[in-house]
Amino acid sequence: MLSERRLEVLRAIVQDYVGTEEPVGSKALTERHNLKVSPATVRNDMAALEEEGYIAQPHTSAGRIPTDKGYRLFVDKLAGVKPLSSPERRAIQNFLEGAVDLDDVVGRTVRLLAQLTRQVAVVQYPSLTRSTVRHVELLGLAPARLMLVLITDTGRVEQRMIDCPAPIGETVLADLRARLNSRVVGERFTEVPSLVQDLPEAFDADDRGTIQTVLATLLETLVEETEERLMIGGTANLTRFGHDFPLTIRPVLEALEEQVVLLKLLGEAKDPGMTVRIGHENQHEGLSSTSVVSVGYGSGDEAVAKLGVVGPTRMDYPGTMGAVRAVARYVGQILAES
Amino acid sequence: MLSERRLEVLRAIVQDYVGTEEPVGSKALTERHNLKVSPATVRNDMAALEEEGYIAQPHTSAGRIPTDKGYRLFVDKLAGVKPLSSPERRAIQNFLEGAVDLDDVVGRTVRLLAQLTRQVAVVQYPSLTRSTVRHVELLGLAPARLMLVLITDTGRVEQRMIDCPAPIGETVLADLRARLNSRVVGERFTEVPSLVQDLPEAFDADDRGTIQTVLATLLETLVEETEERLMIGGTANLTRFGHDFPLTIRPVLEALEEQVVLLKLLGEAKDPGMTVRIGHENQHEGLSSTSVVSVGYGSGDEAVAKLGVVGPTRMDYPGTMGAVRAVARYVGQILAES
DNA sequence: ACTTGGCACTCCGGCACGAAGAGTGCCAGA
DNA sequence: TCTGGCACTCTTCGTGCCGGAGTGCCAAGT
Repeated sequence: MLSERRLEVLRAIVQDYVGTEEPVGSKALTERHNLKVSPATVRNDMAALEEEGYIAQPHTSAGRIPTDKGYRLFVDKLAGVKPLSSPERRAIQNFLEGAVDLDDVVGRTVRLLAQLTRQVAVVQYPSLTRSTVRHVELLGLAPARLMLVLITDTGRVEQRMIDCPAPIGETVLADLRARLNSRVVGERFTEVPSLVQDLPEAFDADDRGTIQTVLATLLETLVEETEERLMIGGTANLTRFGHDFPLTIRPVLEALEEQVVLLKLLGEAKDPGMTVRIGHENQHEGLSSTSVVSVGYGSGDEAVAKLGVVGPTRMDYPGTMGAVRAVARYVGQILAES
Repeated sequence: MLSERRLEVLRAIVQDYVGTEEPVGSKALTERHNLKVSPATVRNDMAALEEEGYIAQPHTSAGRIPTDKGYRLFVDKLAGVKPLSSPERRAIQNFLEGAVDLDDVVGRTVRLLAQLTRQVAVVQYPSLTRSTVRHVELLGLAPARLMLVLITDTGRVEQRMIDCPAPIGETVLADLRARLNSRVVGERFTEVPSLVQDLPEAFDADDRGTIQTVLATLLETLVEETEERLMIGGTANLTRFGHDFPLTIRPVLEALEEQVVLLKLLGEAKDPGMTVRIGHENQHEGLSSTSVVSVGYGSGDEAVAKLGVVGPTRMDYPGTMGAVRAVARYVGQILAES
């Protein structure tokens, strides 16, 4: 077990390194933080911390830098979440309240988060797995051609064209529309399949083929919509990554272009609260020198999607976590209002 | 006027510099291209070209590199558009044909273009200014709440909620829907306002308020939709920009995040055919060391939107232009089919 | 009037060398 | 267990030097 002071030394190292981006030595530490011990003592502590794998030296006789394990300990035990100042909070709220539709909310959120954290922001569109159906509409565009429109409680609208196997009458269509809505409105997506399963039985055999097609399309839309989309922003902040950085930035940009990777990244974080993935804790190889801070957000009590930032492992964790948490909270509010 | 051989020298310089990224000297030139003159002669030509501002030296007694003006001449007079190989063409077609909807078409196009040119690709969604209305639908969701759905011939669907000043009957709604469609279907967006102007007169005074609201929303949707969206990809290719590049890449990433900038960039190119903007020809400051190759594409004879790539001024113009043109052509075909 | 070879000059890039600085490990003493 | 001191290690700069590549110009050749 590490003594209290050693933890304090680790904290100081992390803080200094985050600030200066340079390996930090024993002397500088005792000066900048008022540890009440001499450099020599700190050196002993550092040796112990290095032994345990919390810090490392880039080369012999250089200062120490935290390892992934060191950051992990820092985040778990040594650092809190730094709350935002109230002007910041007000700015967030004002900025988000100007949004006119869902796309706009997500767009503003991603810009806000990027600006606040000065890192790359990733915002997932509200997922539909937890969403409910607000309305289903069927339109006859032509005798054997329908349009299906699905409206969700998160404000998203999806539409699909349907080519029917046989023409369908207006009255039948109206009947179908009414029955469909009475069954599924207000229900969760996951419930819909079982709720509409026996619907064709209420209709003439002639129309069943068409109705099957319509239902199939509806279910398909629900499934497809669950494949979440996301928006990213603030990639210009990658240039602040490090001095070496063509090599660093490249794989990150590549990873960011692959939505699949990002979705997995956000999705893997099982904790309903905030999750911090540090360096190699990220599965994706290109992100092994980055950390991901993510959190769920939602309109009600449940999270409907996630948002987060991607930055260098050497980041200001308390500040970033504070910003991420605050933004998530306000976005949730905005979504609940609309 | 520059002699034939001097133009040849300029072409050789551009080609070599694009290949090697290093200033090119007289000796190397005579070796790699079989100019039938000695290095000394080439030196004289180079001095003349430099005098005219087509090439420059980074420092005294280094090789020459082309200036923006030099690239301009190269593109205008010295280089053609390099057609793609037929395997490439086939690959493009196959890749694009797999697309299932408009988003997918644009997404695939952007990835394709980025891969083909190894640069940053920008694809504008098909614009609606030239588009026509395929269908307008009105749904009564609640007594005083409607949904307007607009379907365009490019396959885009937009919807808006409408809160009516007064409840509206089903029959009136059906009447409105029918009249609206008979007037605007097949018409261009720009024509719609004048076509629906006198529509309220055909209805009872009680309903006119609501109908005005509906029409206003429709027109608003048309206008808003004309604000084009776009998709970008291949930002990881920015890492191949140059050795210096934190300074180069930063403003480019920033510019790419501002859709407004990009839209202006694409929009400014008035030429219906291919446009090449070289270095400082771009208005935006951050892009002064990049070139933009853009071209319109469309489903029929008319361009409905643009696509292009952003890369270093030192790029393979013939190849890039060939790829951009080919992709635009195939996307046009795909759009026409759907 | 061009073209060519020769020559002197310039400048960048790489390398070795040395000095300075920062940091470490370890040891002996408090 | 902490502290001060000391020797050692490594990186980082700055300097000086050299080779190579390229230029400009001039005088001679076609």
